[in-house]
Amino acid sequence: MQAYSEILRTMDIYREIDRLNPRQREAALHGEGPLLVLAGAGSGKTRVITMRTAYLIHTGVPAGSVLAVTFTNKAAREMKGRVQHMVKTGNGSPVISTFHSLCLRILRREIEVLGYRKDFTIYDTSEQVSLLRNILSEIKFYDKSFKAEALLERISRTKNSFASQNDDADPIEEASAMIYPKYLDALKSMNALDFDDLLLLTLRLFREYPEILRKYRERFRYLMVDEYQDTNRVQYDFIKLMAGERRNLCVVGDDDQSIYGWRGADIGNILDFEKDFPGTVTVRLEQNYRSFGHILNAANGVIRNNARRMEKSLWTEKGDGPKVNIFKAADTEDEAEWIIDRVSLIKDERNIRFEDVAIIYRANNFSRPFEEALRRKRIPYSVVGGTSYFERTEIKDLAAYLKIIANPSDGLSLMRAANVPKRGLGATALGVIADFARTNSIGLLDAFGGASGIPGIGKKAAASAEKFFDLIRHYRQMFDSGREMGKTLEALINEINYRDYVLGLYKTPEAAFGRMENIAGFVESITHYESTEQAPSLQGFLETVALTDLIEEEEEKGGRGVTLISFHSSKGLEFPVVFIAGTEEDMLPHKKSADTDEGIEEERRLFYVGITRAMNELYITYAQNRTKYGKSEPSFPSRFLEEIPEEAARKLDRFEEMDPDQEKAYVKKLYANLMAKLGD
DNA sequence: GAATCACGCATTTTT
DNA sequence: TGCGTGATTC
Repeated sequence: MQAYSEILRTMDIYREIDRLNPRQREAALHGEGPLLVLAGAGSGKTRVITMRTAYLIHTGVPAGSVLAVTFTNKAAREMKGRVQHMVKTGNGSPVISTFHSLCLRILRREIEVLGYRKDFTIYDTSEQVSLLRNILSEIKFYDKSFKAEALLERISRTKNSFASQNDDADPIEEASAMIYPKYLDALKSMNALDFDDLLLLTLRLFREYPEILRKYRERFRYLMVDEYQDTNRVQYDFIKLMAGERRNLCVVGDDDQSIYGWRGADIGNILDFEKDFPGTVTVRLEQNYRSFGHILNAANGVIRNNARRMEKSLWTEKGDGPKVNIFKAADTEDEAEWIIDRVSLIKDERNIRFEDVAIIYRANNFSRPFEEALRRKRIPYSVVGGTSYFERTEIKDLAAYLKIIANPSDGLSLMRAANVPKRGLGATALGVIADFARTNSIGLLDAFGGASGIPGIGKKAAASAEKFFDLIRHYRQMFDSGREMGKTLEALINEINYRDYVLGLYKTPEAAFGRMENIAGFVESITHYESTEQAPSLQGFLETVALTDLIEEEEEKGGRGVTLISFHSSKGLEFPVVFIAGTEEDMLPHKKSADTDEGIEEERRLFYVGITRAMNELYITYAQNRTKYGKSEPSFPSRFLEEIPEEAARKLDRFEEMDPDQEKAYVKKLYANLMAKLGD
């Protein structure tokens, strides 16, 4: 029985390999040594990585010695799903993981040699910001021209690129040089790591402890890295170390889609790969399975103008298809209305769903005119992106409790939890406790425990602090011993009257409804976690919270209607019909990126990414006047528009180039819309 | 501690 | 223009 299914799988593999195109096959069958797969947009790269993994294992490589690293959970999930189909599980399975969770796993095992405890906490961006704010106010850094976010960006860049701290006399630079060490100390003392630390400390571990590095090199003999063009300096060093002498390293990526330079991604990593790893086999995946020819010609024509890139050119067997449509709108509203009219027109004519349509723009605040127009026409839509989701106060509050329970050194979470709900511990009392803890070098939580012995603290506050200490200690035991984390969390929520507290924050119970849902959702997610994990732990749950977006799944399911999305967020997605809006100078290229050639080239890549999202139809629009900050100003077509080959595009006017039937339908539609508007 | 106001700022965001 | 922040006020 088992043998039979194995034969089937074997056949599956060969059948699948047979279905690859020659380039894909070359990549999938590559054995030892460095391999660079330059995977153009829509060229089936995930298929290739999956096939290569399956094939390696098929040829006798132990599954567990294959490591594939991605940037996003989504990519890892997808790859896992596909590999599971191809590979017999049981003899271990390949490790497919994001950079961050891989490093986290390593650090959980090894971090003690670096002077951290294993129960370290992970701070997300908002916690990093709070920490920085605390530091700023502590050292009485009253220059309000320094925003914590700006500092954080600088600090993160320093961490990720090993940039030296004070090259120039830029004021942010100076502030950063001053605050950076304090920030590092604070993290360390709280036994906490930020996102960057996960990678950085793993790298340090490998550098300083060769025997640990050796262990992981032995463990992972075949490495694959997805989206290699997005790696930063730290990730590059990490990969290089892991690959070691063996150099069984396969990197997959597309330099033309490198759009995260501003976050530290170094396009040089992929451009110099062949130099860094002599003997590299380079495979170009240029056949595109997504778009029609004219769309690809437009994309090729644009990206050709970049100097720093690996030569390649997308092609298809699908035929030319319709030309790329370029439309000049009068102003911001006109653009939005024209696009939305077009959406309903196309929907009726082509029998497509709203889900098949995306509107892509440079900056998130561009979604607004489209949202308004869509609402007017009662067309369903969903906006992708924006960072606001992460900031759900209720989840942060409850997570702070869990964090201080899991890691008693986590002073930041302690301070947050101590105040929510209010329990008579104001800024003064907390300050006194914190000072006391610091001067006597005892833990902050312990200082809470002995609050009544602290000079200068009120009786009530002291009692409250000690009660809080007991609460944390109690739940630490509960979470430690008990299996039932969901119930324990529920008990905690009840004990601190958290729901009442949140209810009290809003005028009406209706207004608080969403908040209640968040709380319920959080409890549900911990329950779900403990029921799916083999060895659930509070720490493990907190990792999930930190490293994966809890909302991800509902969002994917809930995302209905027309998609409104930024260029950046659109990478990796595809839509039958794509509108690219606001193709104007100062927006694309954005004026803040237009000073340098590097900046311009990254903007051009953005445009390229946008164009290559389209499968069947692509519309590119620009407006002659754009409303910015309430004022309408003349706007000019983007320089990138001229780079689209003339044969691949056509200029579209409202009625021109439509056949009479279409025009009739269009007018009918306009009429219907007018009626709908009157009906409002 | 809550409500109010004035001010400044406004690109992109995988973990 | 419109939002979030920080200061001011009761």
